[in-house]
Amino acid sequence: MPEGPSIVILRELLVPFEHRRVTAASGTAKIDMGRLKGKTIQAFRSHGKHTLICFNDFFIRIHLLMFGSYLINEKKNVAEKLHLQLGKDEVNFYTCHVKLMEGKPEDHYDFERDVMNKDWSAAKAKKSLKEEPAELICDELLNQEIFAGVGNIIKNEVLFRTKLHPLNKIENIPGAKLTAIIKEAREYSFDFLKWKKDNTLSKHWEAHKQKICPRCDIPFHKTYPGKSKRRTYYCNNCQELYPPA
DNA sequence: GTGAATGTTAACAG
DNA sequence: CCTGTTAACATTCA
Repeated sequence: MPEGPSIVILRELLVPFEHRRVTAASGTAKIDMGRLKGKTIQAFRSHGKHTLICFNDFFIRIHLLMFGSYLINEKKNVAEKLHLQLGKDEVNFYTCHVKLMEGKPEDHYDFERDVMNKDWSAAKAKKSLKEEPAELICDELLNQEIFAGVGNIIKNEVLFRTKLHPLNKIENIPGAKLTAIIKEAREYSFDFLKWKKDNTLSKHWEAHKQKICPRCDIPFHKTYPGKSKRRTYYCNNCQELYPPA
């Protein structure tokens, strides 16, 4: 379900309910539901894979993890993790992490780290990558402190688009390539958003879950590399592995 | 029926 | 204190 672009879609669905009063709050999430009742939602925001329901001096952080889901003005047949009644409307979240955070989102998040945010800073990402020279690019793309919102699908597609082998160490990647992959992390994320809305996302996958390289017509490799050990599809022929400098 | 997957965190071992 | 491993969470699809 959720990489950054999917969370943007959720936020867009929630925004019409901004400035509504919470008439009732319940659910199995271990938060103080009493804090919510009677309060007015100031904004729905997102940061990477987090959805933020903002009140005056605190906000609710929701992470959909791998299997999270939500329904607006509908219910499932299982208990909600978080149910918000907003007068005649309701918002329900299932199978997710819910946390109540004190203060403002700005106290906890740097929005220049969110690849979907208008304030995303490619320069900041590059600086952070340079500080981790020995890490593998397949791990760093999933590092939420650098690329908040990038998930495993985006990782695989970005590596393929930029013709970079997943096992490249940051320090061995030429500067221009590093710039390119940072740029592509954002650009593919917006393509993901567009295709997800069209319901054509999987049709556009060039690497993720693919068996044959669309450029070389030879079999992809499928491995679980690096610290993250997430499923990785790549072409040994056209995705370059740079030798130590 | 089995296993794996768009993810993270807490608990524990060393 | 830091690092690494494992379990837990819990749904859907092939």
